[in-house]
Amino acid sequence: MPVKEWLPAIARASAVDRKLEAGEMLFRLGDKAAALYEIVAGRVRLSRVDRAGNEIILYVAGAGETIAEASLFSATYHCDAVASSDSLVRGYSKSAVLAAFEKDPKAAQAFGAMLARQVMSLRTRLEQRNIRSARERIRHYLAVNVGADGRTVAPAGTLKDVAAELGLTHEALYRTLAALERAGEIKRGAGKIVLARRARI
Amino acid sequence: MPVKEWLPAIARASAVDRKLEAGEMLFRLGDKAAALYEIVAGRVRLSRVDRAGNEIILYVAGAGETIAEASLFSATYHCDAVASSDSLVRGYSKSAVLAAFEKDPKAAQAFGAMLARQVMSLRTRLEQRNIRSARERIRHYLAVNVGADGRTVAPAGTLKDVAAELGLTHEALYRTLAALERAGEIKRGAGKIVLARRARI
DNA sequence: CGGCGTTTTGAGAGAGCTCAACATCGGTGG
DNA sequence: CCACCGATGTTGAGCTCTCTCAAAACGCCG
Repeated sequence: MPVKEWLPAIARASAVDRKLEAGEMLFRLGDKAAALYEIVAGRVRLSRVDRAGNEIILYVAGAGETIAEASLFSATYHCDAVASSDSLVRGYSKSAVLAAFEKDPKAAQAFGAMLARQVMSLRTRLEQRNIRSARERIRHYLAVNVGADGRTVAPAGTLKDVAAELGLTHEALYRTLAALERAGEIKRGAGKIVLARRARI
Repeated sequence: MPVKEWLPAIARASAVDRKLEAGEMLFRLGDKAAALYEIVAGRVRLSRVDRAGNEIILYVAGAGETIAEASLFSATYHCDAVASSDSLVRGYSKSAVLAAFEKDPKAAQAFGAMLARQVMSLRTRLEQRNIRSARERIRHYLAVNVGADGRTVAPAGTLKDVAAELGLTHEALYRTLAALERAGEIKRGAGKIVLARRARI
């Protein structure tokens, strides 16, 4: 959900871009929460360090994602943010965002709607991971992500990205897609997968 | 996150309890979105039916969870909700909730904060599922869920519930916990797990 | 053309799942 | 008070499936 769709222009005007080299820290646990960030390019991981000194990864955000939304409601950050690769992030000042929400309740509502949709989507992805079989997991993914025609799935990135989202190795995904195609369940085209119309089980 | 902590009393006054028998529908895709629901007891699954007639499960909500938050921002429901077991749900009228938010911006903010925290928590659980090894997954779970003392983990439900949250069979969880205890990494007590203080890797 | 990332297929091993049996605990009722 | 019952907790053994490691074809871009 692009920032543009839920954050009013007046708050987007506060945007500050920042380049991060791999390993560079964006913010630390305990720092004053000053902004939320959109990952423009690269990857940023959110983590905490346990008392034994191990880094516990809470999430790895990729391009297009937003992190530290909760910082709007907290005085300090609750984890570290470190660039996992060379990255470009765009920070939106917390005060500017909150001011925009105060001035324009519609904007606050759009923010709430974005979060609610994200909760839904994350819950679905979590449910997907409860499916152990690669074949069933992929079927679930296809069923959830069909387009308006109910038969075509057009993944955003590469199949490797899809494999990562599914929590499968890319080999397992390729193999299983090939098997599904052999079985006549799907057909594959350039950057898309078309489901065959037929019931199962 | 209990409803009480983010929904003002005036909106909670609109609550309507409803008993559902296993298999009974709470709402259907396309129905007018009239309320969001708290699961008081039992389990309710959110699902969609694909054109082949298969039920695609989007999420299974248990006691204490809230569903259909996004219905606040939508005219209709976007999936079906069916009781998976005999259940008790509490519906909060959408109009009452929205009215409360309009009257009291603090309440709207609390709602946003709750959603943002939930996104965080779901992202972490998703990240956890990227860890394939049962042992490492459990270590991650323990590290993320330590209490204030940094050493004690007190799961809410049974170990079977923990296994479900971790996406492991309960056998795998029992075995691995036993192995961790043998290895001296943890100690187990009544309803709690205590981490030994020591670095690893 | 050369290099890099994606896509694809192969073979083998290991980890967790499945099925099974049993122990334990809390509650229920005779 | 004890027997019974269901759910949780625990351990064993085998097997399947995915992961891992490897190699190669393919497509794209400089």
